[in-house]
Amino acid sequence: MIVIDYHDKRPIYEQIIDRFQMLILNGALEPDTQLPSVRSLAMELAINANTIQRAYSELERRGLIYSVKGRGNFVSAQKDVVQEQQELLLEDLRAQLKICKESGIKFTHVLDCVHEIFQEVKV
Amino acid sequence: MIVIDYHDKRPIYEQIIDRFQMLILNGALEPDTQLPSVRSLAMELAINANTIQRAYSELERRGLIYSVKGRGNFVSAQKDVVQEQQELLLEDLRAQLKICKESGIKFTHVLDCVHEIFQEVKV
DNA sequence: ATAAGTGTACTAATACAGATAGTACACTTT
DNA sequence: AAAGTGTACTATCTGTATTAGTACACTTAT
Repeated sequence: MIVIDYHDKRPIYEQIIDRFQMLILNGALEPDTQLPSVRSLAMELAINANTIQRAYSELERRGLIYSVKGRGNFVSAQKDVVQEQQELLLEDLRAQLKICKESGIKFTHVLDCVHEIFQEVKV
Repeated sequence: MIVIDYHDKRPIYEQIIDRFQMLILNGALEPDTQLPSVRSLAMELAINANTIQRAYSELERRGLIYSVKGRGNFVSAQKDVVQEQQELLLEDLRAQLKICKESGIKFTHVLDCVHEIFQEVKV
């Protein structure tokens, strides 16, 4: 479910955050699903438990999961939270689009990218 | 021409790189235009000359500028280099688009963003 | 020829963030 | 009672960003 890419320059805890967020936002992890425990996931990934703890804390701060002492971490029952996080992702997309535009990239080239990724066939 | 944003978490040299690259890619800085000297720009921005040097080195590595000992740094006379760097920016865009897609964001929402940034009116 | 301005290459030192390691405590489940 | 869970805390190591200072080679202008 979770894989660490050591060629990725981003910190490990950030990779874990992003991966779980993705699984929650697209519905792969349904509300109240239990996440792997801090210690077991740390063991599985061969990293320190504090790193997992840090990732889970951030996911909880975003309202994507909730934690119960002694029991574990679980996916939140949300809806507005999902929309809120998706809107943040769209903000990042807008930033990148601005960079492309200000770097003289043509509108059509950007549009081609969008269609390429979303595999929508232009008729 | 160059402004440092200390609220930006990215390193200073990276901000300088991106800013100059943008000016070169969109044609604001024409080929053979002389860039500010390492020392003068460092003085102007109140930062260390090595930081400017690092930024210029990276820009030269990308083929966007060339340097002449004792004279200064100048914008490259290129064309394929510009396309190459723009393609790298489009790669970043694709990555962000994938994140959006895999996070369950609808195609139409993404398309709205693109039109919003590029101000192309949908008829 | 000299001085000033330029790029370039080092080394040393500081500061901060990411990550590890270890410990301890409170809680829940079995 | 034992095992598994979250949580909090401190200490330490490492890499990177940045500053600071120095030195050298080159070009331009005087």
